[in-house]
Amino acid sequence: MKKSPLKRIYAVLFKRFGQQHWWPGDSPFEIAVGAILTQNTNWQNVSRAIANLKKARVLQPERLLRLSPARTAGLIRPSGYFRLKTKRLRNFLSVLSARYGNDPARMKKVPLAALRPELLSINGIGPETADSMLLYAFDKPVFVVDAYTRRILSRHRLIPESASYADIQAFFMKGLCPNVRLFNEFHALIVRLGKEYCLKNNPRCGLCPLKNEK
DNA sequence: CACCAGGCAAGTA
DNA sequence: TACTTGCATGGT
Repeated sequence: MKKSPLKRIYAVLFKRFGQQHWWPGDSPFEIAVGAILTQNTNWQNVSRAIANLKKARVLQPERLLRLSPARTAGLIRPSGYFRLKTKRLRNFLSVLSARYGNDPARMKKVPLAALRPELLSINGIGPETADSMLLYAFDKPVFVVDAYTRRILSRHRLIPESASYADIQAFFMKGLCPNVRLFNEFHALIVRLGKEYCLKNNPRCGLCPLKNEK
């Protein structure tokens, strides 16, 4: 019995890059904040913004909500789109405050089937941001799909170009056991591959280690 | 100088 | 439904 293409890709990536220790962040709250700040943005810039929040001692739900939007914007400036992301952060913080008493641990207790729609209902939180929070901050078994994932699957002709976010997510979740650790590592490895080889959207980028996978 | 990075929502047709 | 555009910094 042959291994599925996904399991073979995972094996190749893991052998090549090893454990990624994701998500970089010290707490579920920091991870949730990072998920918003990293939207279409290099992680290096995001880590600067997070460092600013830590240095100002406002990387806590209640303090961040209390901080004026202008102050928040100033601190997260390096992450880009800083006015927009200030609003998005505050939209998330408002829900965390109003419904969970500013306690991420209480939000974590909500079942996946209820929490995902709730996160998606927040303006500024789309499918990738919601799923990143669900998987990496709240330990829910959802597969995170990003631009790298789409590129890699499409170049290996495992999905059509037109596949939607939901299509790609379903492709992974039907082909793999719903395991938080596996989903965590798999997505992190995909990003690692993308960062190292898929820069500049080069169609002949380093998919070489996976060439025989199609 | 140009192009890119771990998206999303709002506007248009 | 299927495009298009605005949002913004810092690295290459």
